[in-house]
Amino acid sequence: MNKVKSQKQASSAEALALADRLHSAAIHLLRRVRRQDAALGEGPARLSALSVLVFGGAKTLGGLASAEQVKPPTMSRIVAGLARSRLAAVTADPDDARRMHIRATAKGKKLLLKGRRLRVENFAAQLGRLGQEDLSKLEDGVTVLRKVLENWK
Amino acid sequence: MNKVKSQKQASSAEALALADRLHSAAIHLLRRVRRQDAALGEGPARLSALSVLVFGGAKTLGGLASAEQVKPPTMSRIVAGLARSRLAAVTADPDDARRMHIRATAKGKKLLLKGRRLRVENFAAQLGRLGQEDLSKLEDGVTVLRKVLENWK
DNA sequence: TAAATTAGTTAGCATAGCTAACTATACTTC
DNA sequence: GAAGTATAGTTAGCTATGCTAACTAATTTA
Repeated sequence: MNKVKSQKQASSAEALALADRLHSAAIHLLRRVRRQDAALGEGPARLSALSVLVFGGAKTLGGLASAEQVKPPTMSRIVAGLARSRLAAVTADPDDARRMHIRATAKGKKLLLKGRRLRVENFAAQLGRLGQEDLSKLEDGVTVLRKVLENWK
Repeated sequence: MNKVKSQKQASSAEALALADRLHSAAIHLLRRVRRQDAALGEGPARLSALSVLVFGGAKTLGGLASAEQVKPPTMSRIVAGLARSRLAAVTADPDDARRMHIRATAKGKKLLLKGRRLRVENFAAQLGRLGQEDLSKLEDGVTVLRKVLENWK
């Protein structure tokens, strides 16, 4: 093995193993969190979309679909569900009748904050058991991950 | 603010924000990865279960359900799908006729390795664009996350 | 104004999660 | 050893979420 030459190659093998572990961890994390979220009466896709609306402001359906990386028909149904539960409100765009404005309602904001509260009592409580050092490592790791996701074309 | 007294309290607030960001990152990561996995012709739940069988050896249905944190009926259907595609083989337990032994077939192992190969060409390629420093941060973060998931009662 | 593009919906399919209720086997207790 | 209990999985039926193909309606472009 050529240690010098493998400088770049090593990252690739490293990246493969890391991708595996990260993928698996993400799957299992979401399965855990889903249980708490179930208490809110809405599924993960709706809560995620609602979160975009609450923290990112009003969006069109297409904008929301692209922010959430799903296809328009999928987002169409998610929005319909949010609207039915009065968590989001849909209004027409005055300039372009094809477009819709989707925004979180007060009820939607409230529900999302309740979800955060529930989550802190569960998932975040697990994190709270970590030492400062581990917490920092996790912080740094998430920051890197978010950067990767942003730059992913 | 009392810096000393807030040692524990600070982690809680920090943990809430971190939990949010981690949750969101996990959702979006899985949506990205799902696209590559779609090329394999099997969904994420099946691939995840198959991965447990390949890397963890044969399991009973209940063991697999508990490893994957889903209920038995859900795993029952996942295993049925894997068996139908000949990715897993199911045999009876000679000592207890209620139990089943589920193991990955050669085809299943091959598919999983193909999945890894596809993944490295996509997700891991994104990671490969990171510098060594970011890569290490991500490594450390994932290690901490896995520890959290393991200790989650 | 006709054609092309864009925004969103509808229909229909598959996967994946759940609970409730069931079958079949194994274990316990009298 | 028969009766009752516990355990392993399945079946049925619901909801949610993902997709593609094909559609309607509105806007833009040629």
